[in-house]
Amino acid sequence: MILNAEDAQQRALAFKALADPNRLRLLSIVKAGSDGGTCVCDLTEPLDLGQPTVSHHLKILVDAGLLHREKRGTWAYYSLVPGALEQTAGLLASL
Amino acid sequence: MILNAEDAQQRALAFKALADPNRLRLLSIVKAGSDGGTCVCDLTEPLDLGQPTVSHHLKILVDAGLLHREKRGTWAYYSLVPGALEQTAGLLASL
DNA sequence: CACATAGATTGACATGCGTCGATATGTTTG
DNA sequence: CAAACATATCGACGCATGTCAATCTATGTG
Repeated sequence: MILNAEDAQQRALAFKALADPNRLRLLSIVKAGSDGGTCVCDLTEPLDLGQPTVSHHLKILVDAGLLHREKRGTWAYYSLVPGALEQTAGLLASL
Repeated sequence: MILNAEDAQQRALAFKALADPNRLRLLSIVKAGSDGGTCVCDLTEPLDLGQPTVSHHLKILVDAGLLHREKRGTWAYYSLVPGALEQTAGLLASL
């Protein structure tokens, strides 16, 4: 059965979120970080990007369901949504 | 270990190729087709796109190493590169 | 309350990308 | 060779996207 237009559109959104090198690096850093999450301040420096740009990329990853955002006090902690990467990988197998 | 800039760039290229609904549908149609490959004429109609646009998308998929192109006579037959989708899916697990 | 700090949002700009029409290339047929 | 056909390439257009500087929001601290 071939993919219909709506399903294709939705899956493309997931891959669009992964289609940027800096977002892949963000995911990598968050994945390597502690379970409590990684704060934005620890993400800005290694990527050599401005803070607004990092916030922008993080928002895209949260909207795509890949990252979870939790605010504690002044800081925002980002963590991987469990299983989200595996689920996205599964989208390829079921093409 | 966090992803370095070059690796991130290269992986992003793979996901960029998947980040378009019409390209996902092309992959789906080719996957569902016969082993001998699917010709462009069979790809243009179901996507409701012009022939140059389909050729353009196919080129991107070939450049990404996902599709193989074989010309037989006047027709060009496209087929999935064995294991390519699985390998791309694997890029996510190793972030 | 005044101020500092972390992060998000906005607006602007340049670049990239999907699409199309027109054209070029190459192959088959008469 | 000429005509028809399948596919690729080119040029242009509009829209999406990544980035930054400036600003806003909210939380803490004197």
